[in-house]
Amino acid sequence: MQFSKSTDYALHALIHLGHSERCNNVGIKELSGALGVSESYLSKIMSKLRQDGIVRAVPGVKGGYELARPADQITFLDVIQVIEGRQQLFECSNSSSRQHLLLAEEGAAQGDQERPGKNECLVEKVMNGAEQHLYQYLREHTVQSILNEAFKRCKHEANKK
Amino acid sequence: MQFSKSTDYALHALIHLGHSERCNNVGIKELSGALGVSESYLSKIMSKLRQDGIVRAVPGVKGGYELARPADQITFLDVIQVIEGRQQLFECSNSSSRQHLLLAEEGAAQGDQERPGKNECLVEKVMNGAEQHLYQYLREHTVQSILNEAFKRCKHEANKK
DNA sequence: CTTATTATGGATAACATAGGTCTACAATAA
DNA sequence: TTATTGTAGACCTATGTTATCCATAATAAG
Ligand code: SF4
Ligand code: SF4
Repeated sequence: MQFSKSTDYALHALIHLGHSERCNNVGIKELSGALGVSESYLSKIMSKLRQDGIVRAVPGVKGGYELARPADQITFLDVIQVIEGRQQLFECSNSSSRQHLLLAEEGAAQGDQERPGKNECLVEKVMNGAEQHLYQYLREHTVQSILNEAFKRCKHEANKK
Repeated sequence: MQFSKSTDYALHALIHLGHSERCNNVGIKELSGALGVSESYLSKIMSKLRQDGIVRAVPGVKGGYELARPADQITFLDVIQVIEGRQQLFECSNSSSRQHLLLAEEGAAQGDQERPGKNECLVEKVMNGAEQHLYQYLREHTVQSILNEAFKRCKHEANKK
């Protein structure tokens, strides 16, 4: 249960992009150099981000990448879901077992759907709840919020001198 | 980013154990049958749970497994950490990159530890925060709480008849 | 004490995924 | 037109997951 390195790379790349929005396009070479990752691998990750509308890419001389929308509208959750996929944290793998009957069907199957959707499995309910908590937190943090904090630190440092 | 099937099995096994605490020991055969998982594989998972003090095991005739502590003291987090390990959700993999300098060291390295521990990286800060949120939720749900809810459902069903 | 029963730990293997490289190709700004 | 830059796919390797089998150790019942 860990985020993959790709997610790490993607986040850092986006922060770099957000940080240098003045000059419009950032090439893969600059990104690769800044992050210390090979161009070939990083370009794969950037392609994924492009396909999901997080960044725009323009080929050709002086081409490169830029954020497709304002940095405060790119959440950590967005990035993670692009790279890690959108499967849920917990997916039941033995719903045909005897166990299942005790936990999920008890009050639902016989009462011919009095309250539809209420027959959720108890284990899944907990796990989906956990997932939603995690996601909510990740939705509240954006690329911009990282940039802001970095700027604050920098300013604070300058004042001290 | 998904929990493994082993975690799924472990949770279900513990719920089964909690559910049949009357008769002291539950053998691997009964568990395996109830969950629909092979004995050999499930026993590996049970061993792990034993090594971490979640269950007790006794070999020999009429042996088997039982919970090592009350079901309300076995949290989802406990189980998940035993099976999935205790690495953190996010582990930085390129702290020697140029990026790193912008985000983590800015105000910390030069001020010879005025506030120790405050020089945390901004990306990690968000991710560790997310992890803590997730863990807090998982700490609040125990094997017992599942059992309770299952019982409540059952009773509610009986009343309806 | 003997024995049938039960859990344990190691070896092994199929399979999937992550992490990474390379190359031919497409797009485009100069 | 062309040099530059991103795209897409094939390909490879290492690692982790899921799973099985077997020899061994422990123990409760007889
Ligand atoms: S109780 Fe829930 S998690 Fe368990 S087998 Fe049924 S659906 Fe799956
Ligand atoms: S900024 Fe944080 S996540 Fe990024 S390289 Fe430095 S320590 Fe790692």
